[in-house]
Amino acid sequence: MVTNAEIADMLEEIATLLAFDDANPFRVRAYRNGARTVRRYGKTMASLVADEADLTALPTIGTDLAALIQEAVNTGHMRSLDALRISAPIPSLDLLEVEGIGPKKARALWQELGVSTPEQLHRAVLDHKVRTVTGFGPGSEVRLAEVFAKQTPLKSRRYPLGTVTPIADALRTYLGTCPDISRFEIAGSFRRGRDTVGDLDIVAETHTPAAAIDHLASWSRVKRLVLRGEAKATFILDEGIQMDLRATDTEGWGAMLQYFTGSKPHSIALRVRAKAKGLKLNEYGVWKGNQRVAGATETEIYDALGLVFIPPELRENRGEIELAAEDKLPILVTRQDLKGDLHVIANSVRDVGAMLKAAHACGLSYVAIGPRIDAKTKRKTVEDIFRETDARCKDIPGLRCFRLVEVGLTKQGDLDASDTLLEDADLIIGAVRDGFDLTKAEQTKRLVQAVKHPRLSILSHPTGRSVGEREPFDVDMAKVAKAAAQAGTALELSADPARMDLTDLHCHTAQEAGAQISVTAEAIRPAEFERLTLGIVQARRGWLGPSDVLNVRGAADLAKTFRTQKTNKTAKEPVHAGSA
DNA sequence: GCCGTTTTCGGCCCGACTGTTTTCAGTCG
Ligand SMILES: Nc1nc2c(ncn2[C@H]2C[C@H](O)[C@@H](COP(=O)(O)OP(=O)(O)OP(=O)(O)O)O2)c(=O)[nH]1
Ligand SMILES: [Mg+2]
Ligand SMILES: [Mg+2]
Repeated sequence: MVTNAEIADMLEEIATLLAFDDANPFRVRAYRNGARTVRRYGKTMASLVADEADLTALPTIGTDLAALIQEAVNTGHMRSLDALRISAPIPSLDLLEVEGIGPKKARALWQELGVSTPEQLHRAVLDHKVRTVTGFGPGSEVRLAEVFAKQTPLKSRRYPLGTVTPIADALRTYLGTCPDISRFEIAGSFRRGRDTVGDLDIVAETHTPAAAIDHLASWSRVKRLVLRGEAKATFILDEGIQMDLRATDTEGWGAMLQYFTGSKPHSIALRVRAKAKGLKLNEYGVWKGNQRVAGATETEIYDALGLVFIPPELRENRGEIELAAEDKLPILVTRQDLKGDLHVIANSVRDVGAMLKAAHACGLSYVAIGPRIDAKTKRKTVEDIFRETDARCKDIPGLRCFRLVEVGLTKQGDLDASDTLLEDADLIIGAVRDGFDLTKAEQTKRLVQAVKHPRLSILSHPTGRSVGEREPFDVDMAKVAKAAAQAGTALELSADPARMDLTDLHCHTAQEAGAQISVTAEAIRPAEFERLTLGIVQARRGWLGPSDVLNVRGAADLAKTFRTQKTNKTAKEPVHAGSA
């Protein structure tokens, strides 16, 4: 079955190949926009086609793209893409991944040097052959030599938030020491809360842009200065991550922050809207003629366009602008709304005390804490952890503790543990730990079965994601979420930066199906409660409000839910545990 | 190729930096 990502890749490739033919650039963009829509759509194109849904109802999809999507779903490929590949002026698109190489230069390199891969280009640079090629010269050859010598990342390279956050923290500390910079913000996809980022985009307020750029250039972690001008600079950090800087004055701070936060489609939509109002929006402000009518704050910018402030997490041009015009944006959940964390790991009695203290110190008023269990786990281990939990919890006034066990799932969707280990738990979390390669139908059946289990309170890692290693597997999330909503089982969003599932998109799907989401740090060490904020940001990207999140509710309320599941449901339905 | 708070045709966001350019194309944010 062809996935949305695969269809998006095909449309993207058509766009790239059309760009070589000097096609109408707006036509190229139409394919890119279509690719983006398909990639970030909550339902699969395959399911839409199966339901005979009207694909042209999707934004940026018209009759042509709809036909291509349909063809891809039905046949697995697009004939017009195959044709474009055959007639393509270059044999490979790999060169386009090199910084500074676009369609024109890639074509010239192939036609005049027979170079079509980054490795061949590197060789040609070392042999000083590139300077003779049309559009190149001695200067650009030196630049390319630098690109290869300093191992500049490929353009499509992205980094998990977990690897970027420590760098961002160090950067904030460093920028804080700069006398020339009075205010700064990390913008771009980082500020929008994406779980992977392509680079770090910095807005810095300064009277002296050159001094600010100098200061950043002399940061110990800067490996290479890619470019610098009067208004901006680009650097490569030691880790290979790119960092873009835009300097601004106080009057234009809000406009620059809006521009650099994006997203690009969001900004383009704002600019179109400005135009329709007889205004112009750029990174310096909102303009009426040559008069600046807004610029100092983002709120001012949005207001000038007839919009209420839009939280960065929503700025993806997915309907937020239309809602902002009506002042009908959803109220999003915040970190302060969270009253507890329902998935705290303690695999031995030693861990319990410190974890409870840390949770309490983070302002949480309850936790569910306990071990991850499997076939080897002894009953005594679980009992000891529960006893320790009860004892330690009494010492912390204002903290309530639920006894938790996390169990794996069988491929059929039963709990993969013996009943005796589960007996004393207040709540049971079922975690998808394996079976990642099941077909979509099998996986959907498995998870629907799991959420219906009378003793299961939360389904953890519902898409098996491992950031940078394993993409979320294909599953009919709408169906799983609907079953979860009916059964009163929550789906989990783990803020472990290595996991980050549910994704923002799946959160939205789950919300629409009426399911509750449990946002957890999935902490196994005391310091890890801090990452709850990452989970909240992702939940906000999924448009979740306080009422969508399970652990916004109070402990007493939840205790009832858990107990109900334990008594009533087990009384009515057989327990499926231990049938692996 | 897509689309409509003037539009079903004629637009489509706007600007910075670099190198080779002899007036601006290419690439990128
Ligand atoms: N108006 C406008 N703004 C752009 C354009 N390209 C980029 N930007 C703005 C919006 C982006 O969010 C911001 C930073 O650019 P990036 O390429 O770093 O993108 P972003 O951070 O959104 O995603 P990333 O994770 O870095 O790939 O600059 C453009 O073509 N037009
Ligand atoms: Mg970025
Ligand atoms: Mg950037």
